[in-house]
Amino acid sequence: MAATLHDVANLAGVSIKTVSNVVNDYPHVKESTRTRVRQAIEELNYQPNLSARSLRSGRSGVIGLVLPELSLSYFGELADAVIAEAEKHGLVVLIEKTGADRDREIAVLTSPRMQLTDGLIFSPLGMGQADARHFEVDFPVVLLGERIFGGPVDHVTMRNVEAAQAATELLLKAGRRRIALVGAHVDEDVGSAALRTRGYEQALTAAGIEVDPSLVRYTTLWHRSNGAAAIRDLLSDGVEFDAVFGLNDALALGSMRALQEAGLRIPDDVSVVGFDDIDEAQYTLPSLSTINPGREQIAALAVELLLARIRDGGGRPSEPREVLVDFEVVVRESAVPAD
Amino acid sequence: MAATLHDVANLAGVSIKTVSNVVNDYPHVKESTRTRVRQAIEELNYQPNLSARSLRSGRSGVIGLVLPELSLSYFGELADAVIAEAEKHGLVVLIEKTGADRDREIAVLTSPRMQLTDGLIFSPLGMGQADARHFEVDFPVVLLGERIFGGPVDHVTMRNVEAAQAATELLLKAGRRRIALVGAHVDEDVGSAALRTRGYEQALTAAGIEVDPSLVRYTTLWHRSNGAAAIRDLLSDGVEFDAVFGLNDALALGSMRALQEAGLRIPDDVSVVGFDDIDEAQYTLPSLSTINPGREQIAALAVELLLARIRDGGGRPSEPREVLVDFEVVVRESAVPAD
DNA sequence: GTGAAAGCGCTAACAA
DNA sequence: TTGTTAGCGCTTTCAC
Repeated sequence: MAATLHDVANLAGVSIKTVSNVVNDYPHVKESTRTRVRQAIEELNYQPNLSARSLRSGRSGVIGLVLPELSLSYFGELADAVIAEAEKHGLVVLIEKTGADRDREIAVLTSPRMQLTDGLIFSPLGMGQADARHFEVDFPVVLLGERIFGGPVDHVTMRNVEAAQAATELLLKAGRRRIALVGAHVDEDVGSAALRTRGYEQALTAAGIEVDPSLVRYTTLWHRSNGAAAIRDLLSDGVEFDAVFGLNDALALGSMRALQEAGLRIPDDVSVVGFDDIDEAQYTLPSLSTINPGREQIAALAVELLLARIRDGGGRPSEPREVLVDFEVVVRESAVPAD
Repeated sequence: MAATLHDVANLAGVSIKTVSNVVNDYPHVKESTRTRVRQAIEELNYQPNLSARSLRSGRSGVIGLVLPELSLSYFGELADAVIAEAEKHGLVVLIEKTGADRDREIAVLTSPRMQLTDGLIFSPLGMGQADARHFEVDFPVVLLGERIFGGPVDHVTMRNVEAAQAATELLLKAGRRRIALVGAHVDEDVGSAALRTRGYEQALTAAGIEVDPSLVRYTTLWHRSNGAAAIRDLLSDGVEFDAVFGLNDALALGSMRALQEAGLRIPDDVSVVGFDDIDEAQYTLPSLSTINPGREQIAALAVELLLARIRDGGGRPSEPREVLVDFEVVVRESAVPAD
């Protein structure tokens, strides 16, 4: 059986409280007592029982990370970043996946499954602006993504509009004028799709180009297959185009595949830009020009904000914070400025 | 403040034990009492405190999953499968990543960080056969992968040798004779690399082809970049070859990129086969022929075995089980049988 | 600087 | 069928 505080106290000939003080690095302990206790801990290979500590203190040292799906590269890489960041703070990460399903996302917020976390980093893909009230919960939450703004919790998000605008401008600088957009969503005014579409439109408008609806292709999901299908449709519709902006890298990569199948050369015939800068984007042929949306920074900020909320637990919560992260245009082979 | 068993008991006018019985679906409770308690639970929005339950019962309902890295597609997809499987059993998953570092892998087994898990599913990439003793711990562990055999814990693994043999045979059936192997490891006799290399050799030998050492290329990591680099070396060494077997899909995909850069056509000039069947393999150009190693089944078995060990907690542990999972050859465009 | 004792919310003997 | 009670191992007042 594992040793308890009591055992250590007995062996060291002190009270249980003193041991607790040593374990928690309490300052007011005589040096000689401290070493004696340390020895006893060593000897018994004592390890604090986290359940007991958590019951007593109300903290578990576990944070929850709620994501659509780990096998989507973007989220896999985000999870890695969050775990690494959490570890720096001595926290451990419990991951729940929702499959981008709104009901499941809401369920996570109310179910007892995440009870033993001290707080949640939450990346919804099914919930929308109208669901903001679901975040009025009595534990700390940091919201990620661009589906809900002005909610009652801290929010870390990327500069979608500006970044999409920059991506589109890269294609314009490559001398392209007929830029297809792959991955738009019907009737949405929030969410990555809507914001990035807005950036695309702004860039075109600023360049004096009218947005041609036949170039805007809609997909429900953002997987490779959807990108490939969108391009096949575009081609079979006989729409002329000289560039593709995929609203994420998977769409862009799927698009590349379909373009190449059709015998089109990238970037000679068609330039392609993606969004996310997943690892894979470096190793395709041609390599994919894309937007690095600041994933690492998002993870770091999310953990820090959450930790701050957890620490302040007691007091009246301060205003929710909205934090924007810097992005970067990554120029590779699939789209290069003409100059 | 959250409601406790006491509050519910008071409201329902019963004892705390009765409430506990209802919450835990204990059979011997009068129907009328049960409904009364249910109402009280509803009214107070009572949710059991998991820390307390865990302290008392010794179970947390959390299982740990220890992986090298979530951003490697194979592990991202494995994590998804484990989480889905765990959920079926009402369990939640805590993920720790080791970065394939031996010391960190060993640390996870001893540190208190995973204390509040009921058991671990462990996928090492740094530890080797000699580290088997580190698994002699007093909590349930299910080992994944092919680095440690005959250890003191249950083990779920794929048929690496047979699957690699089948992959190589696919290339032979495509009429290839000069098959390059990408991703071998120096001086290893366990681990995916060694086992898959053995399958490759067996297939060649069975076909009466001698293994040409100049066709066997070594890489430390199994990322896309390593595959690409290996092929560039192969080409600059002037070694003739008509097929590539990448020991995982990332290597195969990186290889494809380098081959295409060099103006070689796939599968016309060079056939390529990978291993893992990650999602991406369907959407590259050409799509990648590969081995599906039974990831879903591995996840399901791992969770089941772990759960069984957790349940038997008390008794003397039975012999560790070694479970092999079925694989499947997935023929796509990059390598097709000649007939 | 150290000790005694209460109790976090729950489960599980045992009693009734 | 239901109630009483004793802790699980820890943190935390409050004394000393």
